[in-house]
Amino acid sequence: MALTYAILAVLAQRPASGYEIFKRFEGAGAYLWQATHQQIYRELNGMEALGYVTATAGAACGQRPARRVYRITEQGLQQLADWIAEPCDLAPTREPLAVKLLAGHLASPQIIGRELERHRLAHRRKLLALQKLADDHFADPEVLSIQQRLQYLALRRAIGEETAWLAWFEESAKLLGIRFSTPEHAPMH
Amino acid sequence: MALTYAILAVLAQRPASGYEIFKRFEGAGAYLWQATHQQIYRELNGMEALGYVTATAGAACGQRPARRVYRITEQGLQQLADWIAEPCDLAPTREPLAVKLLAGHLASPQIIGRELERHRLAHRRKLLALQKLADDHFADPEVLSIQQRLQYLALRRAIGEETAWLAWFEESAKLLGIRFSTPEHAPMH
DNA sequence: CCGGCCATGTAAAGCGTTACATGATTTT
DNA sequence: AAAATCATGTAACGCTTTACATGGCCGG
Repeated sequence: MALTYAILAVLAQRPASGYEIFKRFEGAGAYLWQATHQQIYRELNGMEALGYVTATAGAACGQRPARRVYRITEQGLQQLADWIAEPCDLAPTREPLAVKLLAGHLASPQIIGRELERHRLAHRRKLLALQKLADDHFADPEVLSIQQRLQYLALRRAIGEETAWLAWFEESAKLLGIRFSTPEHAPMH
Repeated sequence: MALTYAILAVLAQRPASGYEIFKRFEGAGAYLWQATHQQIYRELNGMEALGYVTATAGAACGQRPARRVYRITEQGLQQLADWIAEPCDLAPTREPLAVKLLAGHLASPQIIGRELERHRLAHRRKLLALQKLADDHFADPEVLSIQQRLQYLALRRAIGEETAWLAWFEESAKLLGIRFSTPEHAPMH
């Protein structure tokens, strides 16, 4: 059910098309929730039927598939507020990389080392993208409105997550006697 | 597919019954992968059909449902080694709590504060359980075998994750002007 | 004019959750 | 004697992923 609310939370900020929502749930902007466009379009159709959102008919402005802009309704806002108030479980843990380590002796140290390095690079790229988002939108955390502070903290959560990953890669390298080939401040690509 | 390999990784350490595997995928021990017993039994049946594991027929020792102990096969080990060698994607991000913050202005500060506190307690409990595991099994990281080091790092990953959560809760409290009611070193229950 | 991005969808298969079900053993 | 834990499953539903499909627009 939570995809529903992730979409509603985005729409509560401003109206958006399915595609725009998808962009927020993919790549660097996807620090809260990841979803494919198929999921999102399906979910939007379902929520429209339930009356949580309304869509502007795309104003048949050409042969192009009508761009539908979704807007959250009073009912959708209420539904979202109810969900926020209701206690939720912790997100379930599922870490393929840690599973690989658990049985890592079945592969060569080189293979493990390469996989660690790949993930380290991916996490570093993600962290840099997130820090850029923070710099662009929340330069001075002390002067933010309450609403902005909450959004900033959501972003800070993702930054903390990625920072923890990078610290763990350092620890792993030390304990396994690996030296990652990419230096600390190498070019990003 | 990854549940398959999480189970194989456990069976690569030692043979186990479905229930024992379930115990490792639930509660405090579930720091790598979470799954319900239903998933695990289904997966084990599937893997037996594929020849990745064999099961000892439970030796009809009473009326009790035969306890089936699974053992990984050569083929299963090969399959697992292949999966480890093949690069995998980062785990997808899905954080209900951060989504709640994003639209947090729709609820009262009290409700947000309570939910933050609930999660903070849950994460602290989890961290304490993980640290106990680390103390019990990996007291001195420097003298471990390679295989043990890899397993220790899997655990360290989970510890880093929980530590990052707790740091984030502190930051959140400061920025929102909340004081969590539970003191830093309160009893665990 | 080709490749990538915008923009939306359908279909099927696989994975995860919830509910239901059974019955023995161990602990309180 | 009741409750919790051990131990294994079936069934249904819902969410996620992958593959397939279409066509316009824009930059090199």
